[in-house]
Order: sequence, then structure tokens, then C-alpha cells
Amino acid sequence: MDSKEISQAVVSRLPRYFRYLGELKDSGVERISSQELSDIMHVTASQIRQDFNNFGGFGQQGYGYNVEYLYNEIANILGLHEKHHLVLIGAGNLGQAIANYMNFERRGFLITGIFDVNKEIIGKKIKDITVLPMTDLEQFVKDNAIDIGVLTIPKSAAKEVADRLVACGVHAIWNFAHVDLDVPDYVLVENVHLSESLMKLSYNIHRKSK
Amino acid sequence: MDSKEISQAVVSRLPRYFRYLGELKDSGVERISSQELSDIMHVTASQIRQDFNNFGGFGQQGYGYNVEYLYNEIANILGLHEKHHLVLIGAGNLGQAIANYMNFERRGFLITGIFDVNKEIIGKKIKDITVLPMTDLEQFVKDNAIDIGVLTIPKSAAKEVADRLVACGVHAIWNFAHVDLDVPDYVLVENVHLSESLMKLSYNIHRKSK
DNA sequence: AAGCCTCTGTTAAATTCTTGTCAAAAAAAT
DNA sequence: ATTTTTTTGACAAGAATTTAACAGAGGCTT
Repeated sequence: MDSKEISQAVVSRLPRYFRYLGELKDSGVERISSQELSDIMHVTASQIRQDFNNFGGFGQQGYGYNVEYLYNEIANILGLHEKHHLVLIGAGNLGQAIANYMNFERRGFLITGIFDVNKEIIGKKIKDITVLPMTDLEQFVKDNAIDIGVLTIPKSAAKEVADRLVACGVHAIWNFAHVDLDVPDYVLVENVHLSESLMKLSYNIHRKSK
Repeated sequence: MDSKEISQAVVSRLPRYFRYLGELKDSGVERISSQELSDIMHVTASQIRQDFNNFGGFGQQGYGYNVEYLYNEIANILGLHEKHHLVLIGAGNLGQAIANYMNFERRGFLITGIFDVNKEIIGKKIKDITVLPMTDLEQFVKDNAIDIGVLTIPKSAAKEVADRLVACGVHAIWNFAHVDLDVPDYVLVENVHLSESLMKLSYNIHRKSK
């Protein structure tokens, strides 16, 4: 049916559209043209129209786009109307930061289980969720229909844990460890490599001062 | 002199090369060809050669690239041989996660000051650094030659704090708040938008299940 | 209700990015 | 010392992405 593949370049821009449309919606804006959105977001109007059109005609000539409708359509495209159950592996500062970040829940990303190897932390509660030992991982994943694993653990442990997650049926991993996970093709990995982000900033600082 | 601008697409790949070369170096590998690196990193050999050549001829025909030399060259290009002094604004979980992430220091990113509005946290120590009140920010930035500001605060506060940082001379911001900062052209902003990353993963999960 | 104006969706052009190819440089082998 | 092999750097070809342009659908005004 809809056979044409959407490029990741387009996909990467969708969350930002979604954010701006949410803000517009909340401030009571009903309609917006690609040109107005262009001015606000600092991308070309042409790109905006092209991006939206990848998914069908959401706008109307002479009128523009209905903000609320478009907002919901993009939410749909991004799969934000579906619920996801996540397990968080690694209850250190970063893991806790993510667990405490409420906004994810509003979008259907429910942190269902938290795991750690550290006996000091196991048994404690983070946001009403008791931290469990790693030995319980497989059973928990099966019992709770977990579909996303979040790795906030050191790189040394990441590959092994990823393998365990994949083995018990988790097909999507949000990876904060500084390694490239070697998983089967059908497993999706979204990396957040903080040090790489900082190095990019560093590069640009030094380029400028040349 | 070297007038050609390097694209951000290339820059984004450099940290990953750097990481792999570091691992190769640590495991005692002396030389590597673009083809070998291609096999390990899963990018084309052509792209590797093209990327490196943006910065000059680091390799030798018939031999390949000297791992240690190339590693150091890329470190230089990324500005990792220079020291940077950072202030961290927001000592919540995410701020603490970053403060505790030692590896940044090894690369010359020194967290020099930590600030927060919360009186419970002010005065406490995170990694030997006393958390200071926001009122001290400007003086501290000037006294400590701060060149990077790290924003691990809610979006509601981010724009105002960014303005304050810019006003007292900080020209680079590592932004974890979910807003696009509106700063002058000469200020560099590197965004880490976690929710956008998760939404991308969500998109790909749902695309697959269609 | 007619005509003007706005603004999309679409196609085309321009640009940027990636990949393939190959001569030539240098190493390794004979 | 000569030949063979390896492998880069450069360039060309091919893809993908972005931007521009515009016909025409539909709103808005008089």
C-alpha cells in the first residue's frame, strides 16, 4: 500500500514539529500556514510542506493547517497514541533522571521495571517502582509485555545486557552506553551518545576560534 | 587558507571514529586500512577515506592509517587537546549524572561550577564541587574563565538562564532542556533532546509493525 | 457571486552527501 | 631489483535531500 519509505532525516524532524504544534495548540492557535511555522521554527516553508506531505495531505489550500488536527496526526505517526512498557537497566543518576522524567509517561512510555546490579540500590523505590536484581530480568520482561529496554549502564555491561533483552523478546533498545550494540536486524536501537554530542560542540568551538 | 567548510554530517561522524580508534589503540593495533575499519564500523571504506581527507592526508598508500597518529589528529580536530571549563546549571538527577560522568574530564571538559535554585541542594557537594546559588552565576563565570554552560534544568527556566550565560560571555551551551534557545549567532548550542530521541524510536517501532 | 488573494501539494532544479572507480604511491614478496 | 599486492587520495557518478517555483484549490472580500 503505502510503499515509499520515509527517510530518517524526515523522521528526525517530526518530534520537533510535534513540540511546536503542541505549544501552538496550548496557546490557542487554531490554524497555521507553512510560512508562519517556517518563521517560528527557522526551517524553510518548502521543507515543512514536503515533510508533512510524506504522510498525506494534512493542509488545505488557502487555509493552511489545522493545528490540533496536525498535532494529532503527527502523534499518530510517531506512535504516541500507543502504550509502551519499558524496563530501565541501571538505576544510577542517569537512570534515575530518566525514571523521574514524568513527561515520558504522558506520551505513553511507562517505566514498568527498574533493574540494577548494586545491592545497595536493589529493593529501594524510585518513583514507586522497586528496583529489582538483574536475575529477575527475563521473567519480568515476559510477565509485563515489555517492549523497550533502556540501557543506562556502563559500556562494559551494555552488550551482555542487550543480548539478554533481545533473547527474551525485547525488540527496541534505547541505549545510553557508549558502545554500538551488535544486535539482530529486527532489533531497533536508538543511541544517545552524550560524549559524542559534547565533542561536536567542542569541534565547533575550535573551528570558530580558528 | 583552508577555506572549505566541513559539513556537520562529517563532524557528527568524527566522535565515532575517535571512539573506535581509541579502542584499537588500546588493544595494541598499530595500523588499519579503511577497508578493515569499514568492516568493524559498518560504514563504507569510501566514506572513511573521504571523511579523513577533509582534514588532510592522514594515510599512506599500501600501508593504511597509523592508528595512534590518526587518533591524535582527530582528537586535535575535535579540540580535545584543549581544556574547557563548564558550569552546570541544574543539580537534579540529570545534572548529577553528568557531573559524575568522569570520562568527560579525561577529554578536557572540567566541570568547574554547579548551580541550582533549590535551597535544599545549595551548599551540598557533588564530586567535591559545592553547589552554588544562581545569584553567584555571573561572578563565577567571569572569575573562572567558563566557556561552556550546561543546562540541565526545566524548559521553563532554560531561556532565561541561557540569556544570563550569554550576557556574561559564555558562547557555547550544551542544552538538555526541551526548548530551542534563542541566542545570538555567535553562540553555539548543542541540543540533547531526549524525548525526541525516544519518539524516533517509537516511530520506528510502529512503522515496523505496520 | 465574482474576483482576488492565500496557501497547499507537486514537480522541477539545485545542492549536498554518499558510493564507486581507478591511477599512482608505497609496501611486500619474489 | 623487479614484480605483485595493497591501499590511499581524487574524481566522477549516483542518491538523497533541500529549496524553489507554480498551477490550481479554496478561502475571503466586496
